[in-house]
Amino acid sequence: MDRREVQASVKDERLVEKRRDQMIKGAITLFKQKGFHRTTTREIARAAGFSIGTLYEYIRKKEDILYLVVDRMYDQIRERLQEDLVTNLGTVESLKLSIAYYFREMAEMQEEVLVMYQEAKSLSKDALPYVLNKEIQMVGLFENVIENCVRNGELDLDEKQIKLFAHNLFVEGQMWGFRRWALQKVYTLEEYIDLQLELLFYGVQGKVNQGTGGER
Amino acid sequence: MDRREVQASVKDERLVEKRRDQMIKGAITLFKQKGFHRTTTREIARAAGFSIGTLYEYIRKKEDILYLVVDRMYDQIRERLQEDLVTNLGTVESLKLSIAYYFREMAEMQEEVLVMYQEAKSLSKDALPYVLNKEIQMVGLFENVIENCVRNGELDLDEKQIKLFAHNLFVEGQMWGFRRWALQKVYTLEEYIDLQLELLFYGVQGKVNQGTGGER
Amino acid sequence: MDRREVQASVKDERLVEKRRDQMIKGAITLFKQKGFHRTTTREIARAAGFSIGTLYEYIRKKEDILYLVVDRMYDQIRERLQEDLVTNLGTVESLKLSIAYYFREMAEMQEEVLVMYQEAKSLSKDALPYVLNKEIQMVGLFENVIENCVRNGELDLDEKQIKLFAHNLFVEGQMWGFRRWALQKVYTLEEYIDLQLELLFYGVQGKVNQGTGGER
Amino acid sequence: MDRREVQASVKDERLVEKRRDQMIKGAITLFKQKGFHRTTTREIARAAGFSIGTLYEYIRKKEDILYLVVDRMYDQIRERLQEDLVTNLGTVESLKLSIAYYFREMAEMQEEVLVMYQEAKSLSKDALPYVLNKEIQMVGLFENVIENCVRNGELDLDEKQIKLFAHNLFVEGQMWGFRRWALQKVYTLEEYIDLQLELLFYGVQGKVNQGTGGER
DNA sequence: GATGAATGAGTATTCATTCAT
DNA sequence: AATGAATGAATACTCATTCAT
Repeated sequence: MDRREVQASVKDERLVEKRRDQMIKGAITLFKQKGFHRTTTREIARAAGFSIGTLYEYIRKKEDILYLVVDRMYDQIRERLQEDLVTNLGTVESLKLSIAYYFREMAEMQEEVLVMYQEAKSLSKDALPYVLNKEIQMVGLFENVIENCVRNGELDLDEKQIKLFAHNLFVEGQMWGFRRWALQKVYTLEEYIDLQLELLFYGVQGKVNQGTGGER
Repeated sequence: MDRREVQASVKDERLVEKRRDQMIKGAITLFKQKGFHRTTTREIARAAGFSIGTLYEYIRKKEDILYLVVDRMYDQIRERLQEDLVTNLGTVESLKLSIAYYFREMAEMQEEVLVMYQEAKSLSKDALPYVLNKEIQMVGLFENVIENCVRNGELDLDEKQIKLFAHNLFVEGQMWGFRRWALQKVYTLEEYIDLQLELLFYGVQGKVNQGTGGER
Repeated sequence: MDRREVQASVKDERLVEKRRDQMIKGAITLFKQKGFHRTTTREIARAAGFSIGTLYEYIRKKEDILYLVVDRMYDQIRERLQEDLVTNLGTVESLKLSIAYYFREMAEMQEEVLVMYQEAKSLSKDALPYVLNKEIQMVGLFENVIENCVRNGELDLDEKQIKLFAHNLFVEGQMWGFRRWALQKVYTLEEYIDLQLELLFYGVQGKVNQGTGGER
Repeated sequence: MDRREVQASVKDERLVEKRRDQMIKGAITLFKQKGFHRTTTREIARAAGFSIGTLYEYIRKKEDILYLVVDRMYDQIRERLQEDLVTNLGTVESLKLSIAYYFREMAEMQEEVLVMYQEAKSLSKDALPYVLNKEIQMVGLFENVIENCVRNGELDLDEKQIKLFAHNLFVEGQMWGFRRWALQKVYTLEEYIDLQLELLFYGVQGKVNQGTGGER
């Protein structure tokens, strides 16, 4: 249930991997520029470096390409995220570092994120669950780390607060990309990260309280 | 720079307004179901209650319809928002009420929000700025209210923090819709609002401080 | 159950009739030359005198054209046949005249007959029954006339013999067309008709007996 | 003029024979199911048990397969027919037995017959004569037997009558297959054979005379 | 102003055929 | 001799847009 198979006519597994790599790379470039619907299969084939006939040796329908692309993006993001999160110590300090790391990763992949936000809807009812499942898994990675902090007494949050916190920080990572037209005019990435961390951990009043806790 | 003209062949302003109303209503229903690209102009005409020929008396290109739809959505949201925000007193309590109100409004318009997220990309380079400008204006409404709170000494935030806070709450309002596949399985809307308000105002650590304020 | 509807987007019934007429005429010419599969929809549109887009305003799928063509052919044949058979008096003499008439008609439509024989298989499982039903009705016309002869004491045949006789003469009429590569080299049409009538009515031995009835 | 060569790249005659055997068997199965046009060369290769590359080592074009198939069918039919007809004694009784035998053979091969009727048109102008020639030869086998009967004084027919009689009985044998949708609902095969023999030999009036021979 | 028939560029997909390995 | 990956011409079908009535 974790990965939906996209059928290929070609048998050689290694070749399939290679050709799909070319295909996905070409497709991402194009999807970034013009979106899924405005990109033709021929353009994708050309961008991948082979003919339209060859393209269809490795997929069944155009939508398969979108699925492959989105699938690949998630895998990339998760891979990088996991790599980082395993070293997490379950302290607030370490959590902040991970969040900052994640924010920077997402900033690098902002174009891909945009594609996902805008084109995921075009996936069939069939493929969508697989994709959403991947996103849930990734949020889950953060949930685990936060839970550790709670277990270590560094944070005091119940199950539902943990989940929402994870969702929030997750979306804020993507937000840098999908609202760049607003954010990137005002903040540098590091500014953005600092400010978001502050808001995530202290909110707008917590922060006030922290400094002037006695005044109320 | 506030509104891009969509040219109509028909002169009677009142009629243009009426026909576009029908058109937009039909289009929204269809876009919700199948997205912009999968909806045909004929379908829109039929849903609007007139012929394809008539449709083209009131627009120039299919994209115009998308622009009109998105434009209308923003106007609706802003209208409701403004209506509420004018009564805002510039206190934290009143700000929280406004945010909760906004969250509920966005929950009601979640399908529209989804359409905007997924189809805005399809707007031409020409139309996009107008639309983004509207969103910036709406965020601005919240910025003003927050500024009032700061001016009243209820919050202690600088310009950049205000802006980011406004963006965050704005996105969190939309998030209930565009991440419903995850959130709406776990939270009721009111739960979601309560938890988000907590996180927005106290963060995850500010909250700790609040409860155990004495320990420091 | 007598006629399968082929959906048209155009509403004007008279126009639909007219355009389909053009379409069928063009299609028959092409099908005669190259068969259904080798004929493209564009060729049919061009032969009909309009664009590919217009073609599809009057049908849904390419197969619809084949159905329309075959349907039309049967209607034409039946029309001519019925016109003649109503005047039939129920005598052997009159039956022979009708058969000869039918043979001549089929000779005139031999290309159409060929198309039917070769392309009917290409009709979907959905459309085929309608077409076969038409052929059965046409055979039925002859069955009735033969029955009249039997009732008048001019022929002595039971139900099953009548049916088979009808089928035989029916196929022999088509045979002049679908075996022309053999028959039309040896016989003139009138020769063919005379000889077939002889064989149909007297067989190869009946004829012998007739002349020399006493010898056995 | 009796057999058209289909070029093979492979030299080993025995191998060519073997591979073509596999190919034809596979193709016949497929053509029966979906016709020539709807069957792909890949499917034929797979059904034959080898790769598409190998397939093209033994033919030049897809049409070659059709030719090979039809050629094979005719050979099969003729083989069985010849086997029987050589024993024919030149009497009416023996002729009837042969016809009945032929009818039964054709009933067994009805699917093949159907394929021939429907797909022969797809043969190029180049290959068609060879195929038609085979059919003429087969009709010729019957003509000979009938001629024997005439020579023996068992039948009184001139050249043209013999030829047409042969064609008729030949088509009636195929008819059981190509009109099965009508015939096989009404008659058993044996019934069909009996009735057709009656009609072939006595016609519809000759039969009358036979039964009431004394009345003249 | 309204209609809807006509248009044809555009697009996904298939499949016979080739050819390097 | 056998394989199967690569090719791209071909084709059914769609749909935004126009324009005569």
